[in-house]
Amino acid sequence: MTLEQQITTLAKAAVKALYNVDAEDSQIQLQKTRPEFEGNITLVVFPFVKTARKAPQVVGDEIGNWLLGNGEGLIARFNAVQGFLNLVIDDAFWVKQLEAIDADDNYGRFQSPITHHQSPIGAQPLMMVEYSSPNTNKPLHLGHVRNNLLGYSIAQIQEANGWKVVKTNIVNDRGIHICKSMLAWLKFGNGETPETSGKKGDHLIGDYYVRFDKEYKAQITELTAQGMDEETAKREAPLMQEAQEMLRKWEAGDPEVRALWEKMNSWVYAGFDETYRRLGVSFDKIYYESNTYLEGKSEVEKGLASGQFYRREDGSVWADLTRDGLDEKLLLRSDGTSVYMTQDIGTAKLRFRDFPIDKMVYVVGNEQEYHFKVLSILLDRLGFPFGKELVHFSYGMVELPNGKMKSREGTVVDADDLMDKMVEDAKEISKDKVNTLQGITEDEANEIARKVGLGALKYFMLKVDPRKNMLFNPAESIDFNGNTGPFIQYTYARIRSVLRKAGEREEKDGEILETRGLDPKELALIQRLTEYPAAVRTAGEEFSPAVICNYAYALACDFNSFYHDLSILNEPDAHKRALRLLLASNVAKVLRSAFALLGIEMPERM
RNA sequence: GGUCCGGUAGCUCAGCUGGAUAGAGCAACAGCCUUCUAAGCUGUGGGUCUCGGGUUCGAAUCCCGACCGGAUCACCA
Repeated sequence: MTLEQQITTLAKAAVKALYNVDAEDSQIQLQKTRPEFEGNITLVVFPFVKTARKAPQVVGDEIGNWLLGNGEGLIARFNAVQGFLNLVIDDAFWVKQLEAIDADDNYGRFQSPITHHQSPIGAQPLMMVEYSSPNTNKPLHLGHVRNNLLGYSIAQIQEANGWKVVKTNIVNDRGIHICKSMLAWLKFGNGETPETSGKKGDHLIGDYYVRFDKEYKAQITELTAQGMDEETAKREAPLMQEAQEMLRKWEAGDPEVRALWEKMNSWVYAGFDETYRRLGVSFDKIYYESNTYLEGKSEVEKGLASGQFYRREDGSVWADLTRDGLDEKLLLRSDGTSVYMTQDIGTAKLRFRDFPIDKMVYVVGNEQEYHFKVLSILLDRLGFPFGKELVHFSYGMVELPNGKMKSREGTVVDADDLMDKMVEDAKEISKDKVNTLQGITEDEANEIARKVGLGALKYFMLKVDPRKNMLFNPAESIDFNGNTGPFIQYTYARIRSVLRKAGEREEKDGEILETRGLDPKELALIQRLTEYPAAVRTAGEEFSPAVICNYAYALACDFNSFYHDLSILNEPDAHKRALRLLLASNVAKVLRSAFALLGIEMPERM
């Protein structure tokens, strides 16, 4: 039972005994005691002031005294200040908490989600998390990085919350945008390959996507100069015509187009795999739109047959969503080709055929909120039970100082370049630390720089509220000081160093712990450790890695303050030394666990 | 125009299910390394929580209305 639960029970008994009030849980308002007052936990007494017909100060004192007399030693002292009852919890309680944390190898992990009704009793419910979902026409950029980091972290967090999680990726490997790259490569590529150019496959393809856009724009300019209006020019430009023709050929299974498509996609996948590996993200099941779009088409046909959708005179198929307060939505183009929505319907169907999914989560940017609103309705209308329940985990955009990134205009921060830069910076900074890193090999140094550089990047992106847009300024390097990944990694490395030294000195496990006269810094640390499971729950409910970041930062701050003020190994009192060692070791354990939820690795030294 | 999201220190962000004097980091300034890793610790300065109403013992937080910024409403994805 947590401290909050115990105090809640006691507080209810107190107001019942004192004022004959049957308090609701919601009336027992507990908060952490502010540092300027003595105490660990604070009961807000305002909710009882009215019924007690006494001044807040009096009510505070009365409840405080009752708790002191009936708390079975849990409460050591109290002070009441203007309606706030600050409770000092007995040291022995905290030491017991620490021992319990130490004994729990899965501290902060839960057996099952808080509430779940669909699954049979006892079965672990399954959550599928879709993230990444790249197009195979360009390399990954900073926006994808945010998506990948969020998706991976959300999966870890939900797993810790008791879900069985299947991480999935839908690769957008077909469509007009792919044809654009292919066409540009055919026309201007001179047979260039990753091998001949030395370029990573995804970057090579991306270059041709940009090339297409450049040539296409030139054609538009030319046509409008000849007097054509811009709309028509965009439609009639030869390159666009050819790209559309290529898409039709692709859908018709034209062997040449398919062969080219497979070759170019394989280059891209090799590139993506490398980027994913470096980012540290992975998938349990990958879907390809080239395999799911036909399924989507057939679902749309079924919907057409059952009267859910309708066909216009030009042959295009639409859904009328006006009764849901939305617009009409295109599902199949007049030439019969499918659109994004069609594919998503097919993908959803296959996924639910493949897995007993209880909850489907799409990690996709907030610019697609409308799309998922529509998808949810369409799936529901087509008779899929999961339609209504789907979760669009909608995150904010990454913006540059001068606005949004635009891949076609080349104003993107490339994922590979950014990772290179971060690791380089980490390496550079670590050069000043030769004294602490002496004696390590070049490989070890590189490995530390990799972990720290990536840690800085990941923490930077995960610490902000996922729903909000965030700013990235390429001109300013990502910090390694302050509220950053490296700060927390450093805290961990410090602890590991102390623990290594303790091992060398044969500090014994099982030494009796000091249980009285805890230093405020020790106590604050233990209390912070006890808050970890709640942070994991909140992060899960809110789909927010930022909650974990904030928690880990607070824990690291508490530890550094403790570390600065109190000596661990040089403490002469063996009982105190044992307590501090145990404390340090569990701080390291929780920091490591928290960072694992973020997908950030810990260096043993740095 | 409809819908959705945001507006907190010079900058980047916490806090938002109502609670005590609104917090961090960066940047600036001043201290702390013969002692467990100074990527650290301590301190100083910095605020009309966009504005105006309302709800109440109490509002950055909830409600209403403005203003500003962003997204979206495609035979794009």
